[in-house]
Amino acid sequence: MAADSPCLCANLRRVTRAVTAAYDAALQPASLRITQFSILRILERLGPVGVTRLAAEAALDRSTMGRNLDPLERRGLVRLTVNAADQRERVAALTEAGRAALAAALPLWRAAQARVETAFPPAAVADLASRLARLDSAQTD
Amino acid sequence: MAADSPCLCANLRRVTRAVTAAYDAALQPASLRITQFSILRILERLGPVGVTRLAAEAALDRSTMGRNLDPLERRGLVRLTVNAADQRERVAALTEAGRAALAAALPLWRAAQARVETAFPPAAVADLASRLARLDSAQTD
DNA sequence: GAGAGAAATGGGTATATACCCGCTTCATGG
DNA sequence: CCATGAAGCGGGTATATACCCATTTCTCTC
Repeated sequence: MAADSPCLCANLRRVTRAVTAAYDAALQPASLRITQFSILRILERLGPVGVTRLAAEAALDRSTMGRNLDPLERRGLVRLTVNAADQRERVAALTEAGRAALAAALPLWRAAQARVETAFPPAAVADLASRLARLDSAQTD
Repeated sequence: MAADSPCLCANLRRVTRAVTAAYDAALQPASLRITQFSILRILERLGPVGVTRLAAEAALDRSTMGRNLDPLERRGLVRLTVNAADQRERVAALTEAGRAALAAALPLWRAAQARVETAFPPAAVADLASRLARLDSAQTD
């Protein structure tokens, strides 16, 4: 019997840890992590939005998104308010400080992106992302 | 100016979350997560080994590995003992229960691996992993 | 053999992630 | 208008991850 192939998941996790560390290091002058930067970017794109929608947009669990918003709110980069028209919903929105942090981080992010792209072909990663749907159908089988 | 390309890191993290969830779900009957399974596998391969070496093998931070061993030790799958020849070192070793858990999980892992490989070409992921060294040199630049 | 420095680790802190459960609030059928 | 169910959310719990700092132990040099 052939040896088991190396664990695809372990490989992927290892790569992701390294890449995350590279982006986090690059963003450190802006006091942001790549996860936080990503959330701010989604907020910039969508405008004020409920936590559930925000989580769906990031493909994160709702409760994860709720918790990830905590440090951003604490630092005043995001404001969370109750939707007057539907008191169940908490709406997240960029503050001015949030926009400023995003602007400060953008060149740092671009540099990290460029550097990482020299090691990992962006097309290869984009291709993996495009196959996510396929994974879902395999799971439902 | 062209629109910024999608964040390579965000894409990678998203894929990794989904793949991790798939493996975790598959391993659930064995009450193991893919991270824990991976550690047990390394221990099986290396035999008793210090935490620092174990962390290096998994490309994890030392303190992360120390904490990841906690649930495994609590469940009796791994035993941690002080190295008599060097009292600084704590040696991690598979227990019989650990070997049994690994054996029970192996077919579940194989099934997950096979399923995920239908969505993500293993060669593509292996290729990413093989480029990790290149990322390191880019960082040191 | 004693002191300087290195190595192994743990603990504190912070974030990231997801599950389940329960609470509040809304919408809808009768 | 009220009961029922659905939707949005927070909190509890557990794991995963990494940084920094302190402590213990070892090693090596003089």
